Amino acid sequence: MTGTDPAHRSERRATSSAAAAAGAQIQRRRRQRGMSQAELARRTGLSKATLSQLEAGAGNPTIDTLDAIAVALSIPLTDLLTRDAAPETLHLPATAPNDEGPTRELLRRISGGHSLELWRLRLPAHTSIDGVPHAPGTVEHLLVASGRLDAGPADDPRSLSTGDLLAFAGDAPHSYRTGDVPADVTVVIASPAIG
Amino acid sequence: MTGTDPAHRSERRATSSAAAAAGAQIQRRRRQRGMSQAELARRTGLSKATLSQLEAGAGNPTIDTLDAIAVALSIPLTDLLTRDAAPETLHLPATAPNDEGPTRELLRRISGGHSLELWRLRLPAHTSIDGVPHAPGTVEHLLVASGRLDAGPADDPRSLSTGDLLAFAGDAPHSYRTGDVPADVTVVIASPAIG
DNA sequence: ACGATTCGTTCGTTATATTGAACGTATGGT
DNA sequence: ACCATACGTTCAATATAACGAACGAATCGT
Repeated sequence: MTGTDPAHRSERRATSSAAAAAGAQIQRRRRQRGMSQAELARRTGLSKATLSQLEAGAGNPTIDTLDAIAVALSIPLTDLLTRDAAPETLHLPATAPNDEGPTRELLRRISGGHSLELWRLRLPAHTSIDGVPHAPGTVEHLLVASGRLDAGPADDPRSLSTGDLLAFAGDAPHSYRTGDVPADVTVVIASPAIG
Repeated sequence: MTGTDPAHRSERRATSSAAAAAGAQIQRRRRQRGMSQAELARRTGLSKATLSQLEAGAGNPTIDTLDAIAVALSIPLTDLLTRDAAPETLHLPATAPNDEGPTRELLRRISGGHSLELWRLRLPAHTSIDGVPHAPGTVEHLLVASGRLDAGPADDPRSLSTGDLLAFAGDAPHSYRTGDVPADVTVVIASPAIG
């Protein structure tokens, strides 16, 4: 092949961070479902060898390969490219409304690539539900439109009232619990992506 | 990949929907930047031939290839794997609260890479403020925690009340306007992550 | 008008992603 | 104990993604 750039060659051969991250995600999602490599190979039509190498981070899968895996795992293709982050719980109490003039408060800013979901959660009084753990690195934001509730990570729930903001890791078990009053909560779920 | 699928084997030029979508995204983002295929080839270190084929939807790029393109275009990798979200104004009226049991409503999902800002906006009665236009591609989401207001693009404002969701393009002039009652609004601003 | 660039495509070649088969290990059944 | 089955890894062979080069069509000076 005439004048191929050798440096470039070797770069392609090296394990890319994107491929390594995808491999880790594949393994994580597969195990989450109690699925073996062999079984995933059967469902995707890929070979066990390919899956083994990809999960080891030693691959460079094509988009079709990733798509086949995503389909077999019943997840969006982009979820295979999500990367772990280290979110911490943040509780931002409501501020007193200013009597005069409008107020604009920046509650939270997240840089980088994210997919976004907006949910509304309506909880009657004396209700308790568990949140489904999301993709690793997902951060969940609760904005209490009205009412009161205890919510957050299972190991660190917080007491929230109208106007409060709570941000916490959405990839761990978490729950929402109301007492004597119902609650109306806006939930913003941000999943990080590789960029 | 589809080694066990003879139907795909025979059609060598078969284009997977994922690859076709990625190709369309590449072309769109490249042109957005006024960049030629040749220039993108130079920046990525890929060949013009590869890019030409990918944009034609006749390819099956590896994750490294996609990553190189994403870096050159300064966008998150996931942006190349998602179809466009409709940047149209969306007004989702509040639903009636369910008397029995909690309700979980998915209001909106945005795929791809975004930076995120969460704001709380408190508007007294008879107040009018203008929103500063954000970066191109920015989508603004209003969730009315309480009260009423007219808000949205300057050329297409909507009347909102408690519980409503309004999504609209944040890169055009827009405004928030209250009448006889004040309003408490959560604003989620999602900007495409550009390096 | 003309050559000189630059563009995007097409063609054969080369590098490599994926494969099937073989391997060692672990677990289960009899 | 034994054999059978299933798991995940390694390796040579194969299929194919990416390549360099050449092409025709625009565009640009001069």
